[in-house]
Amino acid sequence: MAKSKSSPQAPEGGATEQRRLQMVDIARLAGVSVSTVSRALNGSELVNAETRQRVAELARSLNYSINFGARNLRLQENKTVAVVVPFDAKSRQHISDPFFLSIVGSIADALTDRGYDMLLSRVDAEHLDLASHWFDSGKAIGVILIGQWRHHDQLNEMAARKLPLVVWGGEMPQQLYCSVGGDNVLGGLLATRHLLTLGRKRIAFIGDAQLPEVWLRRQGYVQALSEAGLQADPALELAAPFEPSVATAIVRDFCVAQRDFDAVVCCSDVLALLTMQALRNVGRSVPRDVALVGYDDMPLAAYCDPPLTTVHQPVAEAGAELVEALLGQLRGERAGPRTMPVYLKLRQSAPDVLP
Amino acid sequence: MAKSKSSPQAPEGGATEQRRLQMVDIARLAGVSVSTVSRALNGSELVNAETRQRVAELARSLNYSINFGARNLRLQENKTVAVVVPFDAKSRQHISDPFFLSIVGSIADALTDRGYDMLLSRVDAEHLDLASHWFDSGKAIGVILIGQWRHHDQLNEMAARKLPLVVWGGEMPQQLYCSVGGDNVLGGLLATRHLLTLGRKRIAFIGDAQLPEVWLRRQGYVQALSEAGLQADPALELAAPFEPSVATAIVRDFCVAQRDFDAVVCCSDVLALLTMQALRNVGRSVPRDVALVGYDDMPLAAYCDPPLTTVHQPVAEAGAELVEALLGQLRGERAGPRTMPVYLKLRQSAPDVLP
DNA sequence: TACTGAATTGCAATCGATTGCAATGGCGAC
DNA sequence: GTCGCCATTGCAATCGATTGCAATTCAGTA
Repeated sequence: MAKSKSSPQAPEGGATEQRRLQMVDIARLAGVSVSTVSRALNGSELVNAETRQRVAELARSLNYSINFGARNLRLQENKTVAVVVPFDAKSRQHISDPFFLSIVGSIADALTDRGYDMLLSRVDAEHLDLASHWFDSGKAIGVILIGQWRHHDQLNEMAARKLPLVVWGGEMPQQLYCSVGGDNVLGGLLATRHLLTLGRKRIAFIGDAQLPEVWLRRQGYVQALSEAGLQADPALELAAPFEPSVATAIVRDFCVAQRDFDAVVCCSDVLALLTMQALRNVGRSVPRDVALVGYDDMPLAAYCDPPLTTVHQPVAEAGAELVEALLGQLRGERAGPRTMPVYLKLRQSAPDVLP
Repeated sequence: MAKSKSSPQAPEGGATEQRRLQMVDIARLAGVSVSTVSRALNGSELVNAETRQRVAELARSLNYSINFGARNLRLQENKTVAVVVPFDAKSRQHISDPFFLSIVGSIADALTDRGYDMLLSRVDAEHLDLASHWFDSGKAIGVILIGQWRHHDQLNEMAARKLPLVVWGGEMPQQLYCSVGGDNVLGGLLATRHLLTLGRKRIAFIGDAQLPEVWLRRQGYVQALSEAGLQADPALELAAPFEPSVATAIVRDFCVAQRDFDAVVCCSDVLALLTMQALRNVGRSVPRDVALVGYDDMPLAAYCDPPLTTVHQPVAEAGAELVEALLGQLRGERAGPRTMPVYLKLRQSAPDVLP
């Protein structure tokens, strides 16, 4: 304790340690009370217009900025939202899929636009419920979670505890929490239908169907197949995670062992790139031998060779949608899950007409 | 005002609005004073071991978690670091380069490991000095800025104002602030030397030399050329920004207009991908007609066709290094700029031996 | 001159924690 | 029996802001 408060406007010779300017300093310099400064800076009608002006100018000239910690404590108010990205603790891999990072960027934009701050952190994908910590400790007014991963149950529990929560992901049966996501069934459907119209019949599906989003995409896949009178062949389904360092070997082995397919639906653009490379390694050409559709439509999808036909996800809009859903919840609205449209972006890996 | 504080352990029939549990509640339930609860939860030796245990268990069973706002206010302490990503306000493009997003992820890891929180935000690349807001307002104890962009001067000013600041980027002459970055001169040197050993003599350089990092890489480029008795040809230098949406047309036009080169050094992997595509479009093959080296070594570099030879940047270590530099500064250490090693990752776009 | 009311301004309580210091109570020693 | 010491515990001030209410000033009016 007993820290010597050197007056900040007259920094002493020795220590240059600058105590941050506070209201009491402005008050002293302006010759008024702290109350008046507070009111002046908040534009209250209660203070004389001339005084208000003078205080405001003094504060600006001194580069004063308010202590938000104190303000929030007093006002019981907080404009911080926690954005939590799950990571795989077992493989000790951090999320590197550009899609998740893009979503984070999009949320950052949306929050900034609305005057909120964003607290970014990660959480073990097996313990999504730890994300509630940010709310419990008062550091954030709500939580946005990127992806459902394998723990739908934990998310339901969190929602039941009345944690303000929005999750990027698909809408599942028996879901208590608010999710926002692309239309995954439609995405799987569009991708698969397109490959079918190209005349392909043996269509592989790459992605971990334990994840809700992938599970939904697979439904679209199955539906498209059945529309064409076909059945899903388990031998053509590959459970590969999104993480490239883990998926690489899995995809490579699959392409070596399994050659009885002429098209692939991949559940991310990164998986699609991996698959293209694996196919090249076994001497199969895209799209001639194998037509290929990715998912997400990341910028890189346009710049690989051949450019990727892929399901476009509304990343730019996603941030705003997630944030609105959370703020709506905080206003007391009962926000149901939201599903956003997706469309197929045609490029060369599965072109409109085969060459 | 005058909000009726319903006691939280006995939620009333009507509103389920749960007031957050606070120390005074624990105190009442445990039959002790708030002071004792505070000390108990902080493991102070001053409270009876049995009391301490009882209070701790009560708090845990009630799922109490402390209000950090109040705690920080009292302790004058804050464990939040602002991470700021500049964006281009003119083109209204947000940062989408995977490299910057990876760095953010890496910093998030490093901060979490050390028990710090991360406030993520963006700032107009023309007004980097606005990033000081996070410190001035007390929301963060320091700022990590991703990239220097064109405003070395603003950064110097910020450092002069004693803002705790660390910047990812290159070390420039007359630099007052603390930077952490890869060895850009070495990177440019290694990339160019390698292309020279392949026998290439007309080596293009793609990247915006107004950016300090690119400027340094260009120095390495020039140095390697002069080692080989060559001079940089301005006609082979292309000032392309990192943002793919802007760079695409620039690179395409260059590859159409300029055919008198047999190798390229690109200042990011994304630029390298763009360049590969532009070269394909004009019928030139990589690496046969044009050997190509990228920069960053993002995961996607390994999965394109041909896989990218590129300068590996130490992303995983970068986060820890940036955070340590900032914390060091806060401890009062005079931290100079740090330069981290880079190396050339050989792949097929500029292989060890030409096929 | 005394009173009324409006316009300003300041005092002091408050937000939820931490902590120096005082108060309490039990115990052994003289 | 009294004193003093130690182990616990609680009181109250504090962090930097906000705001209800009281206090002050001053002009206008009776």
